[in-house]
Amino acid sequence: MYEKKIPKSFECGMAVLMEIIGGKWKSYMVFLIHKGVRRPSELQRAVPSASRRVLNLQLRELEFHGIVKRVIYPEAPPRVEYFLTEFGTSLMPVVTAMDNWGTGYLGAFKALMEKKQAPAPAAAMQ
Amino acid sequence: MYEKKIPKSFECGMAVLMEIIGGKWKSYMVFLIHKGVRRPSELQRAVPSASRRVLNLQLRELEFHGIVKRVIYPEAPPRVEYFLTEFGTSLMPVVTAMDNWGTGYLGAFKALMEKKQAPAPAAAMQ
DNA sequence: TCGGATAGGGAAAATTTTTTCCCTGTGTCA
DNA sequence: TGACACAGGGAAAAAATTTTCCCTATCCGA
Repeated sequence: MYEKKIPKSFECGMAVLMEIIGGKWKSYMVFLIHKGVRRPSELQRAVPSASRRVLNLQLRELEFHGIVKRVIYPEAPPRVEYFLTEFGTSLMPVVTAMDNWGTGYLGAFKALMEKKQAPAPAAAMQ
Repeated sequence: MYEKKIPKSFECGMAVLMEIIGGKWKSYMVFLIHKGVRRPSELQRAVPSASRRVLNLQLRELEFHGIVKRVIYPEAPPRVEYFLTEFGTSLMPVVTAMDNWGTGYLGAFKALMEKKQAPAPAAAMQ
């Protein structure tokens, strides 16, 4: 993948979880696969802002950790599907809790971001 | 902080949560502060592998998002303490769920990591 | 036969995050 | 007075992650 120069320490579970679903699009893909989006091309269309390359890389990492299973159908135009493993499914409550919390904060968060973007609104108007 | 060139999209709650506690040490600091480790120097001693600089930066971001409150005591040698806000406390169940899941996987995870480190054990022995 | 869909890898560039190094101050203890 | 504790910032380097670009191969339909 890439040889790390700074060794990571995995003393707390957080660090482990982050290693597994901390990638930019990983948790979203776990979501999508759970929802039934299985084929690589479908996933790519579902996350158009992600580069095709990284989706592949991160799917492979999820597979490496046993979160998803990659099934190759020996068909004419090659077909591949990803499925959550039982282990991967055990992640769903966690991922769902994370998403719910984030969604709850979403409104305030966006307001905060806009305030950050426009730091001096007083003089800007009229 | 740093001007991003690639705009982030926060359509799903996951992305929001990641923005807030996705930093390398952020979730751990939320933990520690919740446990009662309050002062910057204490936090730095608790996470010696993190650079002092990043801990400060990430604490400020947590403060910016309203997760922690920074209290400065106007004392002789300056003293600062961080506290979880009520909002920050609402993160605890999520962070705890994340940590628990990761801890449950820890054993298998370490085994996997070691296997990755030593890819060809057969020829190496004797 | 050409174009597009399928699936994917390699290399290098760009971007983002984290670290390292050096700097400011005040106060306490020896 | 010198060393160390406290708290922290700026700049640049290093590290890590993600994107971009180009490549292979097969099959289907026009």
